Amino acid sequence: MSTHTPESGTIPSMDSSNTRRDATRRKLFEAAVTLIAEQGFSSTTVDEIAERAGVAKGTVYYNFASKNVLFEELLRHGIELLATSLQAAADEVTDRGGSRIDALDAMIRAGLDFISRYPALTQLYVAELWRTNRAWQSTLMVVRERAITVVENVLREAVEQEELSEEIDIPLTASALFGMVLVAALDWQSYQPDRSIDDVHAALSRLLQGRVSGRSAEGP
Amino acid sequence: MSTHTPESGTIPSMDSSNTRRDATRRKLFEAAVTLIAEQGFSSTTVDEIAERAGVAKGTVYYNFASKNVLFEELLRHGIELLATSLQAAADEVTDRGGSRIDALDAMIRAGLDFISRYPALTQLYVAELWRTNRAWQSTLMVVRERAITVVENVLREAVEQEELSEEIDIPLTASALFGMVLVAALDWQSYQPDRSIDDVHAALSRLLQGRVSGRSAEGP
DNA sequence: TCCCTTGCACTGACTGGTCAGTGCAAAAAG
DNA sequence: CTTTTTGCACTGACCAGTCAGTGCAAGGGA
Repeated sequence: MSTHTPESGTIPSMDSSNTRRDATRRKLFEAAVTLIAEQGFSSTTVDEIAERAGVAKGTVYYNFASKNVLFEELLRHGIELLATSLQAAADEVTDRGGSRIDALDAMIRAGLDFISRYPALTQLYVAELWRTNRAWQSTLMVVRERAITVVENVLREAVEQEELSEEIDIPLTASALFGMVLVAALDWQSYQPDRSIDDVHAALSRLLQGRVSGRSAEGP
Repeated sequence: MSTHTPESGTIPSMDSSNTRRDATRRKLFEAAVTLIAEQGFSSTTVDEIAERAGVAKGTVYYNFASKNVLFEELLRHGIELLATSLQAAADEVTDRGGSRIDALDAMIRAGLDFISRYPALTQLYVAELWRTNRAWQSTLMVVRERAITVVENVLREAVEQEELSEEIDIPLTASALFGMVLVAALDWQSYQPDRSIDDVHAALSRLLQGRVSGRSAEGP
């Protein structure tokens, strides 16, 4: 059991000392993440963010140096959460002797959990992650690295344990897995929100485990 | 052999009567697609687009009713190209008696080709496709539908031909495949642009065909 | 041959509005 | 008393969209 509390379900708490200031910052994060996910960074105004957070505009600038800085901190904060959650899922499986393949499967589940819990945050990453020439480009590089590395590590261990062929291309496979879960989950949220997470997870597992092509399940 | 000419390699020609006006519109598309991919829609100004296209601002409004309309036409134009190219790849394989699995593989290749030829266009779709509350939402729904349907059809035929398990979830698998190719390709372009397309294609094929997990090649 | 007209495509200065960020005095909170 | 928040007026840069006017090629009349 981890120590983090889910709070309101929109954006999680920080390392969370309980000062008044932190509460304000959290409210601002919550407001910003949904607005920016919907409208994009540039068409979201600071006045809107302040209003949705129930705070005066001056307060935004008392807490963050600029709109850009607010956004960067949001990005960093969010990715830390995802990486931690993926890592925890993988560790939990391997610690009790599960295979690396099982760990991968657990990470897929953790990814789906994350996306369904913080859809706005996810949309926001997708929208920004492959852009170039933006102020927070370098922040995003770090952020991406942090998440992908977790997946790559498990893949690498799996190859070492001979659970996976040593022919696989680790970085590329990690990206592909990431994309598979990401896009499937976003489509799920946008177009079939009624389906259960187990359902979606099962479909992705099947695809990954190669039970899709070849009808191999019918063999003896 | 199709009749379309690749033009400059940034954005393809339309059905293209060769009037002066069409040439201008094409220049504007080219300029807009790269700028918007880099900076996003809202932070790209009409002045920038005009300048990069080498025309006056008024010309933009002579050719398009508004900045929004310019963008919508860009989206529609681009997706038509992708859908056509995927369909052509699939047809080409099945017409000469290849399996549906081979057709899927050909579509992956076509997807990679497309993304490497029009990276800016691709970035732009990714950034906008899962946003809500935007002016061109309905356009995007249509656009998405158009591309995903092509993949779903091949999957459905594959199930009918008993090349794929009837247990698979067709819409979700289509999304997942789409995402796999998309994210892998974007990462390839952004972070390892030197790798050959064959290399990337091979890695994705391996993942899809289930040759990744289980080391099945070693079995007795 | 020259001049005038017509209409299409394009031009770029200008307008009206928007928005990030500031400054400050006074009120809450702790 | 210090830290944080409020409310609000203000500035200056920036930007979508407008519009009166230019350039130019084709036609037609004399």
